[in-house]
This record gives sequence, C-alpha cells and structure tokens, in this order.
Amino acid sequence: MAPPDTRTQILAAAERLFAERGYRGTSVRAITDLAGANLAAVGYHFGSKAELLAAVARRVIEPINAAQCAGLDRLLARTSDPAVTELVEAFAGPLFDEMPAGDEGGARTSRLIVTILSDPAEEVRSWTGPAEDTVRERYLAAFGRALPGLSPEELRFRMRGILAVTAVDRVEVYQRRDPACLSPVAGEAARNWAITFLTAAMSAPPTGT
Amino acid sequence: MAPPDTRTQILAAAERLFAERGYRGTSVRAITDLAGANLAAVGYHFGSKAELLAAVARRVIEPINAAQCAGLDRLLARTSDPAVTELVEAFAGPLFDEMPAGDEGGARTSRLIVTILSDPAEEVRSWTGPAEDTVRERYLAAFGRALPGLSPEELRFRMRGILAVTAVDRVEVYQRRDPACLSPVAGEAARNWAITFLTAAMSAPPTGT
DNA sequence: GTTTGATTCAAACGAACGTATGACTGAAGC
DNA sequence: GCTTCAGTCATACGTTCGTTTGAATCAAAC
Repeated sequence: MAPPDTRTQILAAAERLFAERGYRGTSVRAITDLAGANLAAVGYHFGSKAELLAAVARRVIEPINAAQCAGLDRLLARTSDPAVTELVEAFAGPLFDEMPAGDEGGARTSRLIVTILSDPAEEVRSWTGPAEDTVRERYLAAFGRALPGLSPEELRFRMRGILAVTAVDRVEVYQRRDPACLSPVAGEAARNWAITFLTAAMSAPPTGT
Repeated sequence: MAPPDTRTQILAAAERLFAERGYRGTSVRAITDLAGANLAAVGYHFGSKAELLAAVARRVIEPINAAQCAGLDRLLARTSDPAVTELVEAFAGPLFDEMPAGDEGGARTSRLIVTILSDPAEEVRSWTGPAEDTVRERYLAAFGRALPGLSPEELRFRMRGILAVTAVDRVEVYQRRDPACLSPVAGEAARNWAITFLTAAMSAPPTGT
C-alpha cells in the first residue's frame, strides 16, 4: 500500500483534531505534527487554516448529503407520498451510516459536525455549498405533503429537531468516551431509538394557536 | 441607580461575548473593554478566564435548574404520576422562560448554553455542580414511571433529545439574527411547538429490538 | 493624620498562534 | 546535462493571547 500523500494525511489529522478540540482549539502545528508533515504544508496545500476546515467539512458532509438525496429519490420512485417514518429514516439514517471508517461508530464525525455548526465564528460555518440547502428543501416539501395542516414555520422547526436529536445525542456519547457507548451494537440501537423518537415527534398533530 | 460594580459588569460582558463568539473566540481584553474595566480585573475578581466562564455559567444555569426543580415539585404535590405532557412542559419550559432580561427572547442565553456544552475543551465544561445531575435524575425517574416498558437506556436517549431540541432550535434562530424570529410572539410559538414535538416524541412506544 | 485593606491601573511577560519566505529536494521533460 | 516545477523544509515575522506585577487610588478604621 502506497503511503498516503501529505495532503490526505493533513485532511485526516485535521478531521480528527477539529472534532476532538474544536476549530480554535486546534493549532496548525498540532495538525501537521499528527500528520507527520511540515508546518508550511497547510499553507501550501490549502491556503489557510480556514480553507483547510472547509475542505475537511466538505469531505465529511458530502457523502451524507448524497445518501440523503439518494434515499429520497428511492422513496419518490416508489410513491409520490412517502410515509413520515420512511422520510425520517431516509433523512436521519445517513447521519448514522455515512461515517468514514476508523471513526468510533460515527460519533467522532458527529462531533465534528456539531463543532462546526455550533461555532459562532462566521469563517467556521462558511464552508457550506448550495447542495445542503437543496436537500433540505426537498425533504421539507416531502414532509409537507406527508403532514398537511402543519404550518411551514412549524414544519421547519420540526426538521431542525431531527438534526438536533441525531447530532447532539452522538456528541454526548462521544464526549463521555464510554467505550460501551461506541460499540456498533450501541450505535445501531441509537439509530433505531432516534427513528422511533423522531417519527413520533414529526407525526404529532399541529400545535393549536 | 448606583452603577453596578466592576465584578457584575464583567460578568454581564462575558456572558454576552461568550455567547456571541464562544469561549475561545473571546479574549479577556474584549470582555474588560466592553465592561469598561481594566484588563487585570478579571484576574483579580475571578482568578482566570476559565473561572470567569464558570461563574457566568453558574449564573445562567442556576435559575433554570431551580425552575425545573420547582416545576417537578409542583407536579408531584398534585399527583404521584404526572402525565408526559406535564413533565415535558415542566422540564423544557424553563429553558424558554428563565432567561435574564436584555436577552433577545432568551436566544442569546441558549446560545451560551450550547456554546458551553458543545465545546470540546474540558475546562469549558467543568463548571457543573451536582445540582444539574440531581434534577435530571429526578425527571428521569418521573418519566420512567410515566413511560413503563421503556428501557433506562432508551429513556436517557429521549431525555437528551429534549435538551437537544430546545437548545439547538433557539441557537439557529439566534445565529440567523432574523429580528422576526426574536420577537416574543415567535418565542412563544417556538415554546409551544417544542412541547408538542417533544410530548409526542417522549410518548412513542418503546423501540422493538 | 495615619494606617489598612480592597480595588484599579498601566505596563510588561513569555508563550502560542497563523502565515510568509526562501532555500532545498528529486523526479520528469527536453 | 540542464531546466522545470511541484513539493517539502527550517526558520522567522508580527500579532494576540492569558497572566502577572508593582505602583497608584481611595474610603473606612483607628
């Protein structure tokens, strides 16, 4: 096996350290040390620390987005009005499944996503492209058809809830570093719990004024 | 009105800046500048930046915890087995209500809480005392009685979901800085949406193996 | 009037940070 | 053999950071 090139090793090291220590808590020196690369390599390959984060984020998010998109396509090919459970599974499932290898049950990647999304700095959240919004809008429309009577605002609220539950759960698991929580069987259980929880939540009747 | 003392002004400035820029994104100099105090005042009154954060966190969390505790007491004084809706409202309600004045509909405080809870650094999360755990355990027991048949693990998962939904929703609102989302009426709507969403989610039947 | 103790102040410390620079390396192209 | 060029390297620059220091300030106690 050929040794991975410097660029890839920096990406892997940055992905890990950003997840473990956050963006600001990770120095470029720590990344290059872990990657076995020279300090200047980050500037050479990515331009700056912020652009490195954007590259890391894209690499992590893209397969999740693609899986969410494909899942919705699959549902819509079968019926024009998928059930709420199916939509929840297609949307939330990839947040559990599409995690790179070597990741402790995907928890580290979830940690990274939350770290990025919750960082107040603009530069940290500016990696996003139009693809994420497109997928979310498509699910929004599908949920809207499955849940008539729900106002668009309340529907948006509930979709945020899906992201919140899936992301935060796994982050807490990761922070506690309890090995039992990181086993594949525990991850599978959390996946099923989340789908149960979220399907019931999404299916709730509209809130009366 | 007597001008507030330096210590209080530093606490207020730190609360605001930690929420807006995160812990690492906020320098002690920025805090003392906003507070109109000298740089060394933080060291004098709090010892260090980390201890200042702990003081800020305690000031924000304590009223929420007290309200959660009081709400549960009120329910248990009436009946030994409160309904799921009542428990959800008593637990999640204070996360919307117990916000200090001057806070944009409580969103800034929620932002601060998420900033603290999601920061990977140990020092940022080490402010917590035994009170938070006590309240959570009490609610856990009450939910367990209201939802027999749910395994303790799945119940814990669902309680994390409550925190996730309430916190993350308001953070996104705050980050977007849409003034319409910060109005009291929008905050009231979000509160009701959350209770509907979470009551249905908590009431879901246990996940089959 | 003097002492005391709490508080505020300007200034400086050393460390760590992101980034830039210019020399070096080694294989590919001619 | 010489050139080219992407990549790597040690090193340094300027800035910002949290913290510390020791003098100045000031009201209260004596």
